[in-house]
Amino acid sequence: MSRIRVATWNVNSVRKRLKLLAQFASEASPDVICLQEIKCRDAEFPINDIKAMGFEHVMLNGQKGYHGVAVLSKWPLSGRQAIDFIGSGESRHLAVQVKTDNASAAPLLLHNFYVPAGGDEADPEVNKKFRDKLAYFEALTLWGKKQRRKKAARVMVVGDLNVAPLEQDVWSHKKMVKVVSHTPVEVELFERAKAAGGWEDVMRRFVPPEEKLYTWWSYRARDWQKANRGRRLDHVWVNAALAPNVTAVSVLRDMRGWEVPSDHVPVLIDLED
DNA sequence: ATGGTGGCACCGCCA
Repeated sequence: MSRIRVATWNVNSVRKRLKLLAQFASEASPDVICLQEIKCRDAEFPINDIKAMGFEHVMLNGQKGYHGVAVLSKWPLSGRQAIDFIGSGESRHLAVQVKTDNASAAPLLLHNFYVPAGGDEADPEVNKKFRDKLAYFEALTLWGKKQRRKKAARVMVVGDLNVAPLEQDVWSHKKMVKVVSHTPVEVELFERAKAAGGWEDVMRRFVPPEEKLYTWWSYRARDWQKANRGRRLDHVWVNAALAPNVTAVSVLRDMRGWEVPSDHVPVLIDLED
């Protein structure tokens, strides 16, 4: 039995964030980091810098300039899988199995997602990006139904899902209800996908839904902290087999104020393995 | 009511 700490973070260019990543790794000591928006091809990934931070095991699903996801780990990784859920050709998913030192524990599977942001116009008729986003959640619903049958494995879904589902996941429900990320149609599909997989929204086990909780603050504010117009776009879902192992979840809000920040901050998940 | 910033592309696209 040992403790394992998993992190999920939309890094908004891994190459621009190397110093911040090193500082984060040193201060929070995650064993596994799921990154989104690495914004580079696999061949451009700064693998040596990452290894120097203590992450010997790296799996990538990169893409030139946009999107791209990666998993960095101190434990060996296997079972790499990268699904193109809507056939867009974009790198938005990467699944791995983490081989910890507890040989008798059920397999630990991580699914790292970067869901399409959806553009500005919340109308699938005129906005293809929004249409793609809705299609992505439809695909996650079908996929979730199959995942639900895998009762033997401990499964975690993490990443930037680009939806703030609850009223307290946005700074103003009233002002945000027509803004992409918090519209009823997105929230409905998000909740349907979550229910289909039988996933628990484990962030909200530790911070009740009545309390504000954000993981993202726009770059476009004069003072992000003062305005505090955040959204909870990053999520951690666990299946029933993994749920009892989760001992803590926390959002590293302070990192939004570090030098050269991402607009997202990491979420940490502590597990008893 | 509008535009505000940031990253990568390569001088527009995406968030």
